[in-house]
Amino acid sequence: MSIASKYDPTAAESKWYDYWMEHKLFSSKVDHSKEPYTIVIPPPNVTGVLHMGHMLNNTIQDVLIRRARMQGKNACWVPGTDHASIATETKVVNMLKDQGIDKKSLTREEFLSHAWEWKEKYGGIILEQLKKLGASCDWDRTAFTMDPGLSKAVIDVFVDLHQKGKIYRGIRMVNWDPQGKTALSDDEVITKEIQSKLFYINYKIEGSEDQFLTIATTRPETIMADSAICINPNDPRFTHLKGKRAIIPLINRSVPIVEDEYVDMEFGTGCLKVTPAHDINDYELGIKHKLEVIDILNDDGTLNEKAQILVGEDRFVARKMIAKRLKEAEQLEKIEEYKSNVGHSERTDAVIEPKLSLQWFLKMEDITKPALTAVMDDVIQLYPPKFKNMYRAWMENVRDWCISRQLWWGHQIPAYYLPNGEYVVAKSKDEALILANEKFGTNYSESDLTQDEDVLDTWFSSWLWPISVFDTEVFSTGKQNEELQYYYPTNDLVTAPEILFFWVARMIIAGYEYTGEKPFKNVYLTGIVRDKLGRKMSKSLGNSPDPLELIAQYGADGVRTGMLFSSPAGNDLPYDDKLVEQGRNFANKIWNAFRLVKGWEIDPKLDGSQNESSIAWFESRFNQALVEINEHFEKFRISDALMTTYKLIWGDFCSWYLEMIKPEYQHPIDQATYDRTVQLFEDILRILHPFMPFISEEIWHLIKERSVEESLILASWPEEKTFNSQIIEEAAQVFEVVSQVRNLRASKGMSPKEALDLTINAKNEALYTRFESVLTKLANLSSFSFGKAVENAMSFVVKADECFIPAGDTINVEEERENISKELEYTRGFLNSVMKKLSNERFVAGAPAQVIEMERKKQADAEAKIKTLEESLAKLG
RNA sequence: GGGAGUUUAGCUCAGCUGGUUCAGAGCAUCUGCCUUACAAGCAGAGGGUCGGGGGUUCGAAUCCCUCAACUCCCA
Repeated sequence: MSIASKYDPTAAESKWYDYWMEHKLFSSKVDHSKEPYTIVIPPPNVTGVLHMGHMLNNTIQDVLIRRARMQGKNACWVPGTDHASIATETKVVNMLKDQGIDKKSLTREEFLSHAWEWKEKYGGIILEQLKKLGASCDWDRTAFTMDPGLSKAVIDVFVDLHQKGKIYRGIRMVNWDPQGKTALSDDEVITKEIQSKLFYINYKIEGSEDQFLTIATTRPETIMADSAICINPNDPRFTHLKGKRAIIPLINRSVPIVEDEYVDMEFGTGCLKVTPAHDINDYELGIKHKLEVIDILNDDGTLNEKAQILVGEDRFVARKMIAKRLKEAEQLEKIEEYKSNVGHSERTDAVIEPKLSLQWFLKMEDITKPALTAVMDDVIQLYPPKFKNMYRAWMENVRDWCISRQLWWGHQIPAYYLPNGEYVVAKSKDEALILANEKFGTNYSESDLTQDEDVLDTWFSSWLWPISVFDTEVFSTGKQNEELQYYYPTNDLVTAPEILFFWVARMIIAGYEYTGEKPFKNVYLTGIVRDKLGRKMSKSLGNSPDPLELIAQYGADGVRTGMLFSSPAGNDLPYDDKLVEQGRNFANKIWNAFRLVKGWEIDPKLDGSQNESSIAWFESRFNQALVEINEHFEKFRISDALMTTYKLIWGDFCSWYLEMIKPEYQHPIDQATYDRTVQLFEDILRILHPFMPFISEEIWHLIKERSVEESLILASWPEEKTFNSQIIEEAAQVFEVVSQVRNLRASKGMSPKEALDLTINAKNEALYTRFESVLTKLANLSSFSFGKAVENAMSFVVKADECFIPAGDTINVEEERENISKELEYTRGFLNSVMKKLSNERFVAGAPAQVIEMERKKQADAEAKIKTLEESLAKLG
């Protein structure tokens, strides 16, 4: 059989993914004889496309789930998508706009039918993409946050929390997106530094003709909404203004001058205009000083009648015009360039307008308490733990959650308004009608009820995700079904730190509220994938590679490992094509190791005893590495687990082990060595599988024909066996001799093909004897012997063993002497520092016995080495 | 303005409660090799006052103080 020297992932990847799917190997069913291991996917936006962040995130989840599956657990990875109300609605609105349809011209039902159509068309794309990555989700469980069951759960929860008195309606200053015409949570607002202008405006002091005060503002168009001027009571410049009133320019309305230490005396002129309707800080000042609230803006950002002037103009147009009019009225002192931080809508990029509006809120104060405790007490572990502090800070200062959104796509709020101005909250219109008539003793009919137009915040459905994917009834019945009892709490959650608060924290809250249990044990927070310049990868910057193209080019295995090479938990991943290239090369390396082994002919008559120590060494090395790998996994150090695996395979297995046992070209190998090598290869494939599922499964089946049940995906994770660390150390010493011989050749410009004689003055000859055949082969020796000294030879020292290679005529005595002298000098210096420590009484008294013992050993080793070196030097004459 | 974090080789990062193999890994770089598993490779080599300064200690990359730079979160 001839096998290509370059591994081609394309065919193997689709073949094995189909195979796993066809035989339902990702499927998980309740099975009480097995320990469940559960991950729920952070549901990507239903109409989203795969980006690099998803790739990293889902690779980690797949690694965890595949390893758990191999450990014999009932591994269940639940996939699904999020309806993502704002993002999806924006996309649908834009799509309709492209078709010449204005959302405003549609009824809610018409719009929603367009939205569903869109969802059906594009909704599955991202999940299909995940399959290309190798994600071993139980696809039969695919859920969507607007599935009937999950939607019912959302409504049940709203009604329940309302009944518990935790949901209320209130006027609040919200972040208003005048373009999307919706309120946004603080987290959906992106602050950008904007070059803007600071306008210095003169306000007349009431009752005087020539006295002015000057305020500095970036928003002159809001002066018509001013309800006061505020000064700092400690500001000596303005004592004369206390108790007076000022006149708003252009509209000539009089407002009080109030005092508050909130005013920064350093900023602007030290006078602040107070506009409670259009600034959050001013709003709070307004409450404190009982000021009038004058809202001069319409929902779309244009000025209304209360502005008195420029009615109907857009806020930004109005800004320019006001400035112009102020100038004409000679009340504009000056304009300065100014950099300010302005909130923008994450979705529409419109400048956020602080706006007072009637919204639905969830009281957070009590409901968050168990969620805070759980993380603080490590009932739920965050990886890396540094996020605990952030979590606490947020949970302790949490504000009530504004859960209403002025959108259509999502779960419509189950509140029904009545003709008498009251409202009721109920799971359906029928129930609402009964409730209303009971409550108010009325006799309304269905047509009298109007449901709230708004929908719920997307997170108000996804906070139920770890529960609702298993059980949609528990929210109303309080009784957990079998699935929920078995799979919940889930084990690990893998997500981005940016949604720690609006998703992770809220899932914990909902978990305790509705199951009395945590939703997951561990939260692994990935980093943000950035480009080489450190910028976040984003569509708008166009700096993100297309994940599917990457997979096509480097293979899913290559991309998976590439992403994991450099992404410890919580650290950003500076993406570079070099990484996936390294991943691809790794796959190719493994492929070629397989080609080598597969190509060997077996001669049953051959004796393989010379390979026994090599096999014993690698077995020990493997188990040593396995312990490390398991430890890394337990601590969620996925990159480290991969790196240990990588080095074990590339370095120990390929560079050393295979070279050690490799028969000469076109010579056969003995049966015993071959069999053990194949077994070792299989062990390697097992630990490789979570990282590189495709190539490992491919080779697994090429090694020999296997049934479905014998597939690698279902194979067992290797058991940790005790290992012999002595043989590992001894081999390391032999390897060091090999390296030194190679180094000597290289530095003397000799060909690697030139065989050399080696004599070692060894303290422990058995060590070398054990690996003699290896030493001879890898260092390319023509002879190997033990002996005290060799005349006219080049030498080097490994540990305290001196090694000699006769140099014939080529020896350069001067050079040799210099080399040895250098090493001697260094070793003497080293010994000196050790002696210094040991002769320090306080060190000997203070340090633990173990440390002192170690220093003594260093001393002995150094002394032996110095002796050897001195002898060699003497021999050179 | 408040809070958190980071700073170790050219790059990305390990270094747990101060003391072995403590200055490491991978990548990149340099040198020599197309040695029939692999040039997507092999062999070898170089490279860091552990951000600056001060302190605690017999001993500090590790603990404390201070300064600096960067990042993030909240306002």
